Amino acid sequence: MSKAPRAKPVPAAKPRGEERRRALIEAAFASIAEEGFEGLRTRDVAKRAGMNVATLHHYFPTKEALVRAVAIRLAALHSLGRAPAVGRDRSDDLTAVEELRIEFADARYFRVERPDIAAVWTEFALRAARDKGLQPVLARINAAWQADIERILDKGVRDGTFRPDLDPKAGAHVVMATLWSANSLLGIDTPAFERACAELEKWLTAAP
Amino acid sequence: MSKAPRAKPVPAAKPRGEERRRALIEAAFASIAEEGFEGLRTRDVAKRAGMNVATLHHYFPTKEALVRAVAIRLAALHSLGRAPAVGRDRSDDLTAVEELRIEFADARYFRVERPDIAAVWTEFALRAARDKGLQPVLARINAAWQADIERILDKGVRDGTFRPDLDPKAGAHVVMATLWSANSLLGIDTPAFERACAELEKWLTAAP
Amino acid sequence: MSKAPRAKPVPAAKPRGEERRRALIEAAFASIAEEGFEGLRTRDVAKRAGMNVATLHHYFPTKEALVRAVAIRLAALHSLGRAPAVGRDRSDDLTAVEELRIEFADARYFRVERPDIAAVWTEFALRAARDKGLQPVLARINAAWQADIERILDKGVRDGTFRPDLDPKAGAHVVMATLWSANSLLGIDTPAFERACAELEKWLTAAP
Amino acid sequence: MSKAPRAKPVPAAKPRGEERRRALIEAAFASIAEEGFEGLRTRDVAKRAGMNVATLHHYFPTKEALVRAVAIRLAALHSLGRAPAVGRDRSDDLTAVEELRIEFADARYFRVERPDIAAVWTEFALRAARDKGLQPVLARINAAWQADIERILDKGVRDGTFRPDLDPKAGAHVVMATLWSANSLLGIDTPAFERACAELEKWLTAAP
DNA sequence: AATGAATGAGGGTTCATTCAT
DNA sequence: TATGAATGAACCCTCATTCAT
Repeated sequence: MSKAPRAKPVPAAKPRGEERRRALIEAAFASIAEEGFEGLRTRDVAKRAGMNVATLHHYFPTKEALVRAVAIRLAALHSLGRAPAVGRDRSDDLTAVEELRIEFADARYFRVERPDIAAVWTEFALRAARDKGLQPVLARINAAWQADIERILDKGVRDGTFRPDLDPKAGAHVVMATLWSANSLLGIDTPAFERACAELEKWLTAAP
Repeated sequence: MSKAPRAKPVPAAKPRGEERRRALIEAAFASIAEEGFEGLRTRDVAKRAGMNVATLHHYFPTKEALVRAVAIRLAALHSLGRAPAVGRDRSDDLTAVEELRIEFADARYFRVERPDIAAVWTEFALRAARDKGLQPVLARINAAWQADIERILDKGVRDGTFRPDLDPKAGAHVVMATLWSANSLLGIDTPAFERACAELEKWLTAAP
Repeated sequence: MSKAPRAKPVPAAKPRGEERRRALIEAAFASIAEEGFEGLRTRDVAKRAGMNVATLHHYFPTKEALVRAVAIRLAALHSLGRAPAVGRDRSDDLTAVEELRIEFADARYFRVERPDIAAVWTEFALRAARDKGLQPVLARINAAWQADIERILDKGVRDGTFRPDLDPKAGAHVVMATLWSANSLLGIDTPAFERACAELEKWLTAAP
Repeated sequence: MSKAPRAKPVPAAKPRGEERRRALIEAAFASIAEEGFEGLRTRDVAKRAGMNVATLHHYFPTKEALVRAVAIRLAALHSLGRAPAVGRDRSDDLTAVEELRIEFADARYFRVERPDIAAVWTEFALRAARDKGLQPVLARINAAWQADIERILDKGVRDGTFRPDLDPKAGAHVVMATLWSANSLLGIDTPAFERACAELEKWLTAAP
């Protein structure tokens, strides 16, 4: 407005504190990805985020609280990763097979580009078994994913692309399990994963 | 009986020390199953095995060594669990579908009877990502399992039970992934797991 | 009223800052009464006074300074508590026994109505043993109190109310000790305290 | 038994561990006496006792537990201090006045020789107001003391040494309060304390 | 072979105080 | 004047590991 330049920029949508909060969550996320929960140290996280441990506790009263925040972030990252084409309604103008392949691509993306997300996800999945407070967040991720795949299978059955005797719910489990296996717990390598996806598609589309 | 009193009984096949080693491994196994690696404490393990922490270190110089021993034990338990009918050659007199169903039954067995094995397995699978020394053991378990399933699928294709266009290697991955999903990381419940197995069988047996 | 708007109202006798200082002292006083010095936290005091910790440090550069101010306040409260009949000269128109009973009543008042003052007093008395800077304030309280009681005893001796062989200085110590015991460190209960006062009066007034 | 001299002495009544426990309690006691509860640091206590903090926790699971042990020790020290003539029954062959003077001497002893005990006692008395678990120990000390003094006064009344109208219970309170005042909270000095004791004796023995 | 005792190296959390705004 | 943010310095407690016996 005035011609005298303002030293301070227009106050950003993200105030300073929010930025550091985010930095801490990101640092904790990376730490969990690299060292697992076993190796998660508040001091390390703080240093990674460029601040003092006490500052960490200024933003998160307890380590537990930080972990919870990371869980939320994980859920967000997962949604983002599975919907890279923002602004487009995925289900409308695509065939079931196309959508299925997008799922494959998403899994590939996580595997190749963001193995950290997969690692953190697995850590949380394992921890949720003992930390009941974490279960809702994890369950929500799984439920959303499963619903999406189920919808795809259902659509494929309706329009004749997939085998008519397909049970969408059971089939979704098999598909999810296979995609999840990309997260390397079973030590699967990339070409093997690709072949598994192809095989899966073959089974789904084949007429009985 | 004899008048010369023998302080020690006839040395058993298992000497005393071996017994205590085993007790420690078992205790550590149970501890990991219940609390995860995060909650694994040498003192707890020792107490569980009915001895002092120092004694634990007498048998295992380091916590790491104990964990390695548990990994070996895990592999043994897994083989045992998947071959409950000892003394019989599984592959000889059974059809491919029958063998496949045995695999399903094995997974069911782990899920229902020995959830601890599944839990420990998952813990190790996750840890192997960071502990390279653990990878060979885990890889061996997976390789053995995969080979078995691959053989079953291959047999089914040869004798016409399974679809002729089945890729045994890729198919084995899908089957393994589905069975592994029983280990609850995806939060699958028992009926859903059963339906997934049935669906899998349907896909494998159907003619293209 | 005037067209030149005054942002600030007419400066009150107590300026704003003095008010907040007082609020902080009051809050610290209450905090010490409830939690003792062990539980005294600057953050709690500030919150209690309705402001930020940093603001506390604006008024009191250090926690120690705040504590000193509370000591001053304690001395003032003690004087007030022992002279509820303001504007009257206590010693003029009262007999020694009447004055003694007022002392008893004062002790009773502190015990029943203001146990917080007694608690804080005790805390400071204890702390003064280690904090030399506190000793003058505490000593002044005691000296004033002792002088008053001594005067009373002396008057009683002179006018024949109290026993003629009474040593006012030594007697004052006994009286003070008994009254101080109301501050519950010895776990004395109210009826016991009353009986002790009565006994004391009996001893003082009896002829040898 | 054998003529070959034993390197190790006869195992002492106090095993090694008990010795260190005691050392820790003693160190904590001294620390409280010097710095108060406010300044009580586990590291300092451990260093004072010549060991590591972790060793302290080997003997006392928590700081609280150590404090409790110090309370027990305080009670023992108090009994000991008040009964220096071991092996003699104090009440039998002494007159009431003689016994009263022993009480005075005890108070003098604590004041002069063991001011630390008085300091710690006061610290605990103050802390007991907030730590209910401490109250029984403190109450027991007080009750035992009070009972003893009450007995002395009662005996004096019976044998005519003390004034016949003396109320032993109320009188005991006054005596205890006076003796307790030796613990310097009121800033009394030694000669003043002596005079107060003498005065007290005068009041007790005088005929009404 | 077995253990009670001992410890160094942290680990999470707290707190009085400072600083930029 | 007032405060949110930031931090160094502890503090209590834990744990794998070592050692003397």
